Amino acid sequence: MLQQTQVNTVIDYYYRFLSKLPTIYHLAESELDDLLKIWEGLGYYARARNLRKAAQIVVTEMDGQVPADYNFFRQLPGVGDYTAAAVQSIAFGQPFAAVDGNVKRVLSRLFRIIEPVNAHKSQQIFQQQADHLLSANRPGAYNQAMMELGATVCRPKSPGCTICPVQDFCQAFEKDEQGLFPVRPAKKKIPQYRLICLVVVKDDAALATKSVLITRRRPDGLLGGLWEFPNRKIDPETDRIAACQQFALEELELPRNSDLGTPIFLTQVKHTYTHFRVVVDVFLSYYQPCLTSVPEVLDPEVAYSPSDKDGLLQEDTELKAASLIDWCMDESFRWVAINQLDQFPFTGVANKFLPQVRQINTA
DNA sequence: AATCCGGGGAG
DNA sequence: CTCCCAGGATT
Repeated sequence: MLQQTQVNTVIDYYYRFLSKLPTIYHLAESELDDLLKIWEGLGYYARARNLRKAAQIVVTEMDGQVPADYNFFRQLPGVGDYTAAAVQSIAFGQPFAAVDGNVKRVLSRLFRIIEPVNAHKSQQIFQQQADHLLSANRPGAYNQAMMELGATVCRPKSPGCTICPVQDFCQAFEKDEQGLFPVRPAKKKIPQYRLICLVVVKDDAALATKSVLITRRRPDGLLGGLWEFPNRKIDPETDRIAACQQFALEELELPRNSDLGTPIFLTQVKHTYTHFRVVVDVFLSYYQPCLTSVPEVLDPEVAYSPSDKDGLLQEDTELKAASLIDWCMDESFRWVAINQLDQFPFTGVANKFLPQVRQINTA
């Protein structure tokens, strides 16, 4: 959880995680959906998938015992140099120096390291310096002290050099060059995309509630395994209502003689990811199955038209059943009662307008 | 070696 | 707005 995520952000997730999955056996036997629900909103969901996979390996191949061996532990999915060093030193007292973003910032100032902190080449330079400083007696305490120093004193901006315990050893402070370190490579501008998103609503008399159509994202890639509402990337110039109708026709493969009402604009949501930004226009559409007529059965090979090849929010979609009715059998699409939406792990974008979807039930 | 992968807190 | 976080996997 702590990978690329600040401690204060993690704490609530961490305790909730431990209460829901108290042991490595619970984690290994958990449903991915349940784990993702715990992880929902924390980001970098591959961490959750890897952690679960690692737990399964430890349980099935190591009798449930986390290996107190760096090289063995390092092999587990989601465990890199930093995590291996941190866990082995803190949990098992093994002499490995953990090098994270905080440590690299501290080292870059202590030794005026010119190499960009995130360059691949510079990694071993920082690692060597950290190895050199490592306390053989208390490696866990050393690692945590270095990270804590970076987080609380040797901060990215306005470092607290006047109260720094290693001020006398700091080459950057000696030359009053704290602001010049660490050196970071120039960052690039991120592109912006336009999406349309369709909330398809169906009256469910049997449930005495309305249901909406949600889809599960592919297990790998961006936001892997999370649920969302059907969406696609569009050209910013195109009419969004028409785009919605075309989207429904091409990818929801609605039965021709069923009635999907005209999309109604619900809201606009903006969201920024690591390397791109999206503006999502969300539309509401009422689906009324025409029970007296038989939906056309379309050949999926013919009817399916691949779209969004750029692999944006909805990445390369697999072949889908020909009709929206058949979709109910497809586990990547589900009709869900509105009052049960909170049981599913959703993307950040979906969560931004989920309250408005819930209000549909009372409208 | 470069890119992908989230979301939020701080300034 | 910008910056960056107790990084790792993939290509």
